Amino acid sequence: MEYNFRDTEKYWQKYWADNQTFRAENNSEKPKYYVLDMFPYPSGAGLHVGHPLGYIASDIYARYKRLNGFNVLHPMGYDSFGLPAEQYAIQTGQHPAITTDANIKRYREQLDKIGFSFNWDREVRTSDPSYYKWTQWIFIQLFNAWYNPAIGKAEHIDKLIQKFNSENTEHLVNGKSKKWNELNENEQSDVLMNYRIAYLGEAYVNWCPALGTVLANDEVKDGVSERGGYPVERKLMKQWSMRITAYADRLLNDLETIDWSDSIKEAQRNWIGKSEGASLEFCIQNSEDKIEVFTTRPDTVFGISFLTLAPEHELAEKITTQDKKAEVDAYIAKAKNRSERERQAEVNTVSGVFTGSYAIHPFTGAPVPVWIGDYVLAGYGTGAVMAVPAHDERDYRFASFYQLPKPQVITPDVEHDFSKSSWDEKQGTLINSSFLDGLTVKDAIKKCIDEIEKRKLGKGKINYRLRDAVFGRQRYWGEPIPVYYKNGIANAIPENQLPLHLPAVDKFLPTEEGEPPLARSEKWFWNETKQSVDTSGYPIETTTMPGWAGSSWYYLRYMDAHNHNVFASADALKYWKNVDLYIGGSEHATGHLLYVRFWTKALKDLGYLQIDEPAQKLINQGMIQGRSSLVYRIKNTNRFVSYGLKDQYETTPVHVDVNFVVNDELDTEAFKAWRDDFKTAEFQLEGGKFICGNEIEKMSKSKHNVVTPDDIVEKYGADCLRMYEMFLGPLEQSKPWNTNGIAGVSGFIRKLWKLYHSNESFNISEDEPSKAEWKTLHKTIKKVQDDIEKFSFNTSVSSFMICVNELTDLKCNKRAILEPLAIILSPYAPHIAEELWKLCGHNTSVSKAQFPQYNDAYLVEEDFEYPVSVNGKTRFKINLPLQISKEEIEKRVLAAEEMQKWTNGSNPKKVIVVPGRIVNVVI
RNA sequence: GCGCAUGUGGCGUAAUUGGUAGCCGCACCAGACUUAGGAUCUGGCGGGGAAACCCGUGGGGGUUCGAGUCCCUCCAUGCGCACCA
Repeated sequence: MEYNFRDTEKYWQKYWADNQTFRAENNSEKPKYYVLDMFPYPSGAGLHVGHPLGYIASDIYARYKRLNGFNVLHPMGYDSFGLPAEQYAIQTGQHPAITTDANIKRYREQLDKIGFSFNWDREVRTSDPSYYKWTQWIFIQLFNAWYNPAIGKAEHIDKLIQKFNSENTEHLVNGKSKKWNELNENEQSDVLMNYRIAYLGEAYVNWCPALGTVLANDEVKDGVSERGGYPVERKLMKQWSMRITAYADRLLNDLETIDWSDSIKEAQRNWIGKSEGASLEFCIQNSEDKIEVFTTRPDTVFGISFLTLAPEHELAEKITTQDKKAEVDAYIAKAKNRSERERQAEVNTVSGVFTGSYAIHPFTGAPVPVWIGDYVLAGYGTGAVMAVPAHDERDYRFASFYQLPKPQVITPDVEHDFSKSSWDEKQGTLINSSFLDGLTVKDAIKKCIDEIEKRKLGKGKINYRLRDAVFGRQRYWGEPIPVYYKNGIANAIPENQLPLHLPAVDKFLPTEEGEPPLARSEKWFWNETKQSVDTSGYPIETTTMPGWAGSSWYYLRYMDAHNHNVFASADALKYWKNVDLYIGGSEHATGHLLYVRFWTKALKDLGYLQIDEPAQKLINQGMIQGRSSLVYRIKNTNRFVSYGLKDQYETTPVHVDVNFVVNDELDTEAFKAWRDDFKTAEFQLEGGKFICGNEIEKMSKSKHNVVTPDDIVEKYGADCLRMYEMFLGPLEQSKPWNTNGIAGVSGFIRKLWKLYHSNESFNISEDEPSKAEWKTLHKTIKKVQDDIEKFSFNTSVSSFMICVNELTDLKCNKRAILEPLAIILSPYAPHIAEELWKLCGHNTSVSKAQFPQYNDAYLVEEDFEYPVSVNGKTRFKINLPLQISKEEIEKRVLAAEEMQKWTNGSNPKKVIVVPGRIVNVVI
């Protein structure tokens, strides 16, 4: 009886769904375990074999944990707001909700075929109003919160207002200092915006004209948008933002408490970019203004040659002298107009202009020329630097170009030619530096900060590269920001009126005035009397939230997905705590994974959570690349030559659909039928075959190398797909997909089935297994258990193969062996495991069984075949009992016949005996 | 430029964590059964050599009785950051 995977898999998938086999309970005596996958954006292209890789791994782990008595939360959902559905809507007029639903349906079908043990009753969709209601609610909590540095956490904004009221604090409003109770309502609101965690602020943002929206820093790669690859410009805009910078230090420090890969942690540290130094103020000659600079090298303060301001610096135009005005204006205008990409491309070209003004050196009183240069970034530090050309490469380049002096203040311990380059190392001895002379760099930094603080010229300071995250998008398909403007003051929509539904619009495009699509709705005003959206009243915010809003807290919603009163009940939050195992791609290193940590911390500060981190352990699965097949066409003909012959002709490679190729051999008939222009194709074979070339590249439609899980499941079954995906290699490694190898796993499944069958029917024996059979089973249990716990899924697949090979050789059909085998296999190949379990006579799911305990007693050996090395090289083997002493082993090895050839009768210098391992004889 | 990974047969990989390098598969070769084989089974399969043996984990060096594994150095590939003062 051949194994019929099609019917069997269908049967068990239905059984699991009907019986809610994998339902997780919020009230359970069992210990909890939370296994989460990064939920997908449901794109129109559907899943290819790369997508389920992480889901299969997490599913194996979830099933394994269930077998070990855990109450496992293993949910799935959809990150269903996003740009592609909206771009499609713009082109077709189709509402994004419709395309999104269709895509989700397709995803669900594809996922269901693979046999995942997801808790589908907890599914979430970020675009569902019952979900985004709570995304909006969280936004309001963050809007009503500020970060109190005194207690190192966020608290309600009322506490800050109280403080302002009681202390009647001074605030800088429109350049003037005023007392809190002298401020009008608008001014107070403006002041509070400087503190709120979700705030409306003016900042330089990444504006993408092609997408018609702003982008967060992590959505911009190499000066172009990550989605679509459109150019991005810098633009000063008033935008909703998230004060993630307030959490910079905690985001950095808490990395040490979580079990994430070094590369992700390193990427986050990099992105946060903490640097310690000092701020220093410079007075300007003939001006009341002061320039504040940030430096990590206060020790080089006596080496200052000039100051440089970013072109966007607020004083850049102000301090420019009359005679320089034209030149400076032109320079600033040019610098501002350059796109992000141009700016990055020109990193090594120096450009700048002198303002004509001089600052005063805070220690020496000497005049210091003030320049403007675009090598100084407006967004970092204060947008102004003290230039020390002798000890900073960038200043050195600038000084060389404009022939400015480069005073040296450090003598390096090694030879260094200052006429060729700067000495940037934090190493050497200070010279020409007044009170710092003779100190090492390290000591001088400390001493100088002390001195700066003592003289009140500035203070020690820590700066971060991390920017606040822009939170508004000028797009339709996202969560509406629940804010309306009453006389220009931002007010949150009352929480009990949420969700604020996305309004209907006629087109998904900006208005003629350039307002976001939401402004097209005539019914987009807040009526305070009616407490609802209306055609008149106070205007509602028209930008929507970015893609990362919904994904920054979805792991919490799964805990209590249908709660109408809170985002998740306190009980559910208390029981599930945080994610124990989180699996997803490393492309979210600095985006999602920072935001979700940030929101977790903020919600904790505000008293809603007990946890500091969303996920204790994180694994990044590798990318599965495509393996493209290529055929070679002789130039200007319709004649194709086999791979081995291509160098004899002038050919152009053509991508061919990988579905026409088996073991690199092309099905020429299928190829001819593929496209009209290949109908008349001729082939030059080698050895009677037409062989294709191949290339490893990204899996994509245009390369015709996409393999879908559906096709594999159809042909080989879900269990086979699951095992083969794991068999490909270590989970975290990127590797190419090659359907060829699947025959091995497919054969394994057939062989497994045969173990339980003889004479065409199910047949297992109740006899006591032999020693060898017990050994095979227990060695496999041990190995598979170790492997799963190390997330080394590829190696357990190979242990299963070894196990089945050995049991086949032993002709084993004993129940005592085959039943436990079905259990340990069930996380990997759940369908066939269920079927075999049922055939063994059980009427409950194998997922309710217990993972068998391995017994070392079965693994004990009496003898061991010792490899004997001579001078470190293995020369022969000798079988010895394991319980004999080291001395006895040495004696018997030296007496062995094969040994004489190497010792030549003389005594060896040394003999190393590692019992149970190896013997090494040194001659 | 800085940081993080990775480098083992024709290919995907494995190696008890310092102890027999190449497990398990794919591909390939030979054989059996068969009208047939993209089915199944048996055997072979790192390179050189009749063999004895020699060489071999990106290159070079080191530590060690013993190194794919540890240390130093260089090279290559991939990813991330990048004028961050």
